[in-house]
Amino acid sequence: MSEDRRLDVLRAIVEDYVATKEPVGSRALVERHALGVSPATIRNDMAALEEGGYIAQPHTSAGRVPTDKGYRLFVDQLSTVKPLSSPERRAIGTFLETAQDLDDVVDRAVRLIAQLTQQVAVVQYPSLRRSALRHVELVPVGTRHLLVVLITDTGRVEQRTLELVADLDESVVARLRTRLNVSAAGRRLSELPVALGELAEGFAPADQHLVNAVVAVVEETLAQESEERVVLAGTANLARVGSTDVRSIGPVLEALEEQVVLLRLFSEMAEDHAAVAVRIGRETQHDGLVETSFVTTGYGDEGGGSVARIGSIGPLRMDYPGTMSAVRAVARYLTRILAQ
Amino acid sequence: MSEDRRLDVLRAIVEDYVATKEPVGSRALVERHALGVSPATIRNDMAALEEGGYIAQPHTSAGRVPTDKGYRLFVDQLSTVKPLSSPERRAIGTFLETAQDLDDVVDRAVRLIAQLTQQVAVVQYPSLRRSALRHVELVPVGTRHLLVVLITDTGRVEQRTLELVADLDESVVARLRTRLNVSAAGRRLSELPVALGELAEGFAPADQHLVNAVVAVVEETLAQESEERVVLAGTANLARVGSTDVRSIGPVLEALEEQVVLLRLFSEMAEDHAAVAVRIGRETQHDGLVETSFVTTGYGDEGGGSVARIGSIGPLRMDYPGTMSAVRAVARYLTRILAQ
DNA sequence: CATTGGCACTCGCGTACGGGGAGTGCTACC
DNA sequence: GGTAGCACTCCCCGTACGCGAGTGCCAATG
Repeated sequence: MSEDRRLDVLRAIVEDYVATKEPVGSRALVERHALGVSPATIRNDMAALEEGGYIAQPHTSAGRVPTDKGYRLFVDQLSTVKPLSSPERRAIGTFLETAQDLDDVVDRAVRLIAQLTQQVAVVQYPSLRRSALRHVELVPVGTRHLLVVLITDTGRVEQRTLELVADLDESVVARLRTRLNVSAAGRRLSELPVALGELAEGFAPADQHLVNAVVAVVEETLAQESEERVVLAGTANLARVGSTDVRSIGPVLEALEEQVVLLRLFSEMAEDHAAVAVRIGRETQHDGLVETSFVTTGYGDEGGGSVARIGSIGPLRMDYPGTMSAVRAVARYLTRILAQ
Repeated sequence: MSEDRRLDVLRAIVEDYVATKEPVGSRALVERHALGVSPATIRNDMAALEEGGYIAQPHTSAGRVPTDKGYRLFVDQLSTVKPLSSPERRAIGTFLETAQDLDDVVDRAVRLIAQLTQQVAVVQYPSLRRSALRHVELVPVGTRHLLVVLITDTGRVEQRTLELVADLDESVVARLRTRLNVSAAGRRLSELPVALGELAEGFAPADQHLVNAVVAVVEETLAQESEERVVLAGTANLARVGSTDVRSIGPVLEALEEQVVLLRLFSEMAEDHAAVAVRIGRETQHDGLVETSFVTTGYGDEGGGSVARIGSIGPLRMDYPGTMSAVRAVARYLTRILAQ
C-alpha cells in the first residue's frame, strides 16, 4: 500500500468534500480523480486513514468526511498556493488606495476579505503597543479639564479627558506640550517610561501634579491592551445555505461578539512563525468555534514584527488555499498603504 | 358585539402570542384572560378582527396570529408603559457612568440594550452635523503635511490629513489655530460658513492657500454625512431558539451590515414626533427586515432636537412595551452622561 | 341582538412502515 | 499489493393514518 497514494486520497477527499458538502465515497473518488486504482483499493486506503484519525464516517455505511486532524494535514502538507487572478489583485489595490483615512482603510479591508472569501472577516486595529507615537496634543477644555490626544504613526487617534485639581495655566500647558513631543515622538511604548520619567524636572513644584497626571494618562493609554479593537464584516455569510449547520451559528455569533476571544486568538496566532496561521476546529480553544476554522496573517510590519492581524473565519469545510491567499493578498496591500 | 371587547381580544392575542410563540385559539384565550365570555363569543370577535386585517390564521383551523396591522394597533393604542424595575434603572446608570470616553459610552449603551431587550441593539454615533465644535487642533507632520483634528461637544474626535504645496510656517499655523478656535468653537455646522469666510482676511497673500485648505477640510468633514456610523450588539440573539424562523436571519444580517439601511431608517424615524418610534415589518421599507420590528428613540438632545438615535431590532413578535421602555431608559441616561 | 352550546369539518403533526440506494467490510482470487 | 464480488447496514424519502386543536356555522336562549 503506497504511502503517497494515501495522502493523495486524503487530499482528494478534502477537495471533494469542500466542493460537494457531502460525505465522499470510494466510487465517486475514483471517478472524479485520476487515481489509477479501483474503488476497492481506495477503500483499503480509507480504512487506514480512518485508523489514523484523518477521516471519519458520519454513520455506518456513509461516505467519509475529513476530521480536524485530516484538515490539519491537508493544510500543512498538501495544499498548493492558489494565486489570485490579476484582475482580483488590481481590484484590491485600487479599492484600498482610494480610502480616506485609517478607519476607512480598515473598513474597506475587512469588507474585501468578507467578499473574497465569502466568510466572516476580522480585522484587528493597528495596536497601540507596537506602534510609535507621532504626536501628543493637549487641549484645555474649560478651566479644569484637559483633553489628551495621542496620534500614532499608523494614523490612529486616541483621546482621554483628564480632570484636574487646580486651574489650568495655558503657558505651562504649552511648555508641557512642547517637551512631551520632543521626548516622546517617534518612541515605542517600551522606550517611553525612561524618556518621560525625567520630564517633570523642568517644571515648578506647583505644576508637578499636572505633569505627572498627563504622563500617567499617556502611559496608561498606550499600555491599555483592552483598547485594542476588532472590526467584523460578512456575518451574513454565516447564514448562507450550505454553510455550516444553520443552528450552529448562534454560538459562533456569540464568540464573534466577544472581542476578547478574537483578540486572544489573534495574539496567540502571532506567535506562529508561518506566513499565514491557521486554527482548525478545537485548535481555536473556544467552544463556540469548534465547528469553524480561523485563517489569519499579520499586516503593517516594517521589517520587524507585524502591527496587527487580519483574518477570515469559516466552516471547517472551507476552501483553505483560497482563503489563505486572499487573506495574505489583502494583508500585503494593507501593509503597503499604511506605510505611506 | 362590543367594540371595546374586540380590542381587548386583540391585546390578549398579541400578549399570548408573544409569550407562547404559538397561534392562539379561542379556548386558550378565555382560560388565560378574564374576558367573561365563552369561546364561541371570542370566535365571533376573532372573525371580525380577521375581517379587519388585524389577525390571520397560518392555516385553516389553526389559532390566530397578529398581522403587521394588528401589532401597529397594539402599539398605538393598547400597550401600557412597562416601567423598569428600580434595580435595573440603577444598573443602567452605574454601568454607563463608569465609561471612560465616548467610544466606551456608546459601546456600553449598545451592549446594555442588547442585554435588556435580548435583541439586536443599534446605536448611531453622535452626528457631526448636529453637534457643535468644541475645538480645532492643527498638528504639523513633517514639513508638508498638516493633521487637522476636530473635537465636538459630544466628545467625538475626527481627523484629516492635509497635503500642502508649500512648506509650513509654524507661526502661521499657530495664528490660524488661535483664530479658528475663536471663530468656530461652539458653533454648529449651519453657522460655520459665515464665521469661517472672513477668516482669511487677516493673513498674508502667501498664506491664503493654507488657510483656505484648512477651512475647506473643516467644512467638508463636518458636512460629510457618510461619516455617520452605527454600532451593533447582540446579533447572536437572532439565532436564539424560538426567535424568528432560523432561516430568515440571513437577510436580517445582510440588512444590518448595510449601514446605509440603518442610517436611512434612523433619519426617517427622527421625523416621528412620538417619544419612541416603532416600525413594524414592511413599515421598515426594507426586504431583509420584513419579519422584524425596529424600536428607536433619540438621545443627546438638549432642549432641542436629538443628536442621534438608539434602538433595538427584534422579531415582529417582540415584547413591544418592554423594548420601548428599555430603549427609552437607556437613551435618557445616555443623554444625561453626554451632557457632562 | 349579542351570547352560547353543540357539532361536523379541516388540517397540521407525529408515528409507523417499507422500498430504494449508496457505501462499506470482508473474502477469495490474480 | 491490487481487484472483483457480495452480503450487510443504515439513511432517506414517500405514504398512510390517527390524534388533537381549532374553526365556522347553526339553532337556541336571555
